[in-house]
Amino acid sequence: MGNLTLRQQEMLGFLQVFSQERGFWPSIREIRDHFGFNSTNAVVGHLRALENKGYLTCIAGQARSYRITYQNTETPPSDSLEVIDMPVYGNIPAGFPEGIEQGDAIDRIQVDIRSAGIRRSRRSFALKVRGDSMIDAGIFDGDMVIIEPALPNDGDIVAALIDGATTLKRFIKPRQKPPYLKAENENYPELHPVSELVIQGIARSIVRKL
Amino acid sequence: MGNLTLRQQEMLGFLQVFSQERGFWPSIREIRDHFGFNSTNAVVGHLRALENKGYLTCIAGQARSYRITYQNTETPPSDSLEVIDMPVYGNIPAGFPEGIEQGDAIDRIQVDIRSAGIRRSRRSFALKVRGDSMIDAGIFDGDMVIIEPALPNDGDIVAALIDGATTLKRFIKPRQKPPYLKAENENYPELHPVSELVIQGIARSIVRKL
DNA sequence: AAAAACAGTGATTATTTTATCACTATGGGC
DNA sequence: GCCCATAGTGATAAAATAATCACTGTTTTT
Repeated sequence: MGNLTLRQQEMLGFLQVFSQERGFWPSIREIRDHFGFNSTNAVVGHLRALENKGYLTCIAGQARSYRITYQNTETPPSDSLEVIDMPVYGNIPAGFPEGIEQGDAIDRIQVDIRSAGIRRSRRSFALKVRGDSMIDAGIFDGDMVIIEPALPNDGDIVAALIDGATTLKRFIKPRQKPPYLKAENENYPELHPVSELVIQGIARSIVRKL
Repeated sequence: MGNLTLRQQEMLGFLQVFSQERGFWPSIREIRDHFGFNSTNAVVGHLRALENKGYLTCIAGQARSYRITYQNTETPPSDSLEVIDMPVYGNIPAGFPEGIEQGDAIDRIQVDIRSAGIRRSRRSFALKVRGDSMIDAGIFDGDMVIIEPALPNDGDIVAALIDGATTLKRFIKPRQKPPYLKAENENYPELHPVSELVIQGIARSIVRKL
């Protein structure tokens, strides 16, 4: 399988995108127009090249009938990743983790545990971020943060219960001093615990839908 | 959406199976031969009927270009999300996206399609971000971006091939002007296409492991 | 320096493919 | 009985489309 020139990459990319977008293959004319050629022959040449290099199969004499000879990507997952299903909460009510009704979840999400950086058999869940208090850490309003219930270490981003609402903050544990929470946004003050710190879990990963 | 006759069901089923098996749509002749008709007009009649009933869209005057418009009966059960497995690339080599050797993937990730914001049956993949060119969009070095091959619109974040390497940039398409790429980092210049833009797909979501 | 691969124009031909006309026949419903 | 949707045959026109030939450059490789 030879290497492709830039033009051939473009050609193959266009074929791919077109067919996935529209559901059928482009005709040679449509390819020509897309690239702004004046002759269909320029297209034919590239298709031949792609065919010779083994990236493409054209059915001779038939319109719009190519076939990209890709290596079967659907290889059976070699060591299938373990996927777990988690509820997504808009807010984690007091009393967590016990006593959460199934209906409190606003959604569900499924990710594999390795990508999410969590351990199995923990009661992980996801939290939909509200507000911009962690914006300097790259966590935006609307992001989903996957939370693993665990004891936090210094520097971890945690879901914490403050005034009955769950917020995302960075957990700071200075030596010889009580821990406190810090927002990653210059406009927000540090939160020294007036009474008690209720940490609901450590943020392990972020999923943002663009 | 009217009911289909037996013949029409057979027709629609054949279209679906054929396109799935072969990768392109059958011509009217091929349909005729499959059903053993003696006239192509019999096929045309059925295609019209299917179109009138809203199951099919034919692009007039173009060969082999249909589109099945009805929702696949296998609607994913609402309570179990559909999870797909995607390769993770550090860089998408030439010849994208086909012809990628299995070994080119540096990892795999599994997410449910709704959380990832992608459509089923697209050959989506993930890309490990290198560099800080999208830092102002909240995409950091080391993030995994889930890419769906598609034609970009103005403002989409896309994976683009520049000098043989894949980078993440924002796609800008001004009216009446050629599109260009823009990094989301003040220290980076705009990238006006010197030759041509190879867009490998649209970024749909981000997964960051903390 | 020569050869080979790459990239393309322009024109022409052959074929595939869709579209359309006229016509036959069957069964259901008002 | 009559109308209408369904299901076809057969032929022909119109278009979209692929394939081919001859030729001009450029770049890369030998």
